[in-house]
Amino acid sequence: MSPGERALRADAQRNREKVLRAAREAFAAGGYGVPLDEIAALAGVGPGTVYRHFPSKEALFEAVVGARVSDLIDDARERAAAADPGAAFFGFLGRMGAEAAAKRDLPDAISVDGAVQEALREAFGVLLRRAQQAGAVRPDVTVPDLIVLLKGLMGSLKEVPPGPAGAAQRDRVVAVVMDGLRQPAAP
Amino acid sequence: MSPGERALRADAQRNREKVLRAAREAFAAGGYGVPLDEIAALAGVGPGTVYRHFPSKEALFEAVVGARVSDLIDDARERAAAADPGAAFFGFLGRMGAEAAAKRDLPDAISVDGAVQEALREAFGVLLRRAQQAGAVRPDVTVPDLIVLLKGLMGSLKEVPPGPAGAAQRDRVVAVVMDGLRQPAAP
DNA sequence: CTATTATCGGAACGATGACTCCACTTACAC
DNA sequence: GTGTAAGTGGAGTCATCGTTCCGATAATAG
Repeated sequence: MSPGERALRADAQRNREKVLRAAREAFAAGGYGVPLDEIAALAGVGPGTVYRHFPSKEALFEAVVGARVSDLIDDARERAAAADPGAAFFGFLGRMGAEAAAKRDLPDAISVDGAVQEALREAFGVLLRRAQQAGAVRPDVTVPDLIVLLKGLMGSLKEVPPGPAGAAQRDRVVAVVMDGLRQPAAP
Repeated sequence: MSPGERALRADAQRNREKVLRAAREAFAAGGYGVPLDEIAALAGVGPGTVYRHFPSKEALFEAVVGARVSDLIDDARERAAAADPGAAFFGFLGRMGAEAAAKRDLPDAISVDGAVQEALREAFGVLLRRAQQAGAVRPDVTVPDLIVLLKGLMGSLKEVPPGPAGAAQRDRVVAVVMDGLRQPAAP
């Protein structure tokens, strides 16, 4: 524990975790838009309790989504160490697509600017640069381009219905974007 | 005039057009999200007056955006009649991208389902089928795929800053998606 | 000019949702 | 056990927005 902060009371600790669990679930299912009162109800606490632990809804969102994005970034670093830069880049993109299909909060997470987005941007930078140097990705795209592309792609992926038909459609749409990112053959 | 509807009073007619002009401007600048009161203020009328002419905000939006989409559809039909199906398809896509960059209401218009979306879907269907038969577009994509792709693309294009840097970024992003839609060389 | 009635403006309503306040409860130190 | 301060919950506040209501206004017919 840091010396500046006294330890949390046992029940407070428990509630904090109930809130985080509920928020994780609710944000994943409905994105940033879910009402905070709903999260509180799902956690079995009052809204006031949520605010005792997080100063704002946005802070709660960042706390929830920060963990998920950290995982993604670890994944990106791992892939970056692998042999084939092209496979690393596109593999990571595929992971993001799959993630976005399952959890509705990821697109909103990318849109919020803050430490989260900065970290993701950097992780993408490494992957992209290496893939471009290896000739696997067209050289003109930049990291901001990728962010724009992903924001849009993941935003609309949110609305593809679940089930096998939806999954097939998702795969096609992701494939289109990926192919567009590859080095184009000279016309 | 239809026999069932008596003629509008002169001032009412004038106000109706003021509202439409203001709505066109406001929706284009801010998308569907702009408050109706703001539109009314911009038109120089009260909110009540807006509701005298349109039963709901959504109806007003459809009235405004219907005209724009009609233009797009005419364009699509024209292009469909041209010689080169591939050029027709990608030219239309480019037009939509340019349109979306300038007017923020187009992405919202695609998202609203109704007659507008149906018409656009059909126009796209013709263009897409011909381009696929000509081998200019990969054969696996469907019209719903295109809609998803465009929704996302236009949605994030909304947030690209204006100015030459933004325009260049827009062009790159659109180029990526277009290239992804082309017939891929056999691996 | 006057009566009629469509139209107008904007205050008011109802819903929603983030956030605050405070009387009550309860964990923990002693 | 008891005192006390941390913690709680949920009613209440404030702001936003779509929508409705109605007394005032003014266009039009006769």
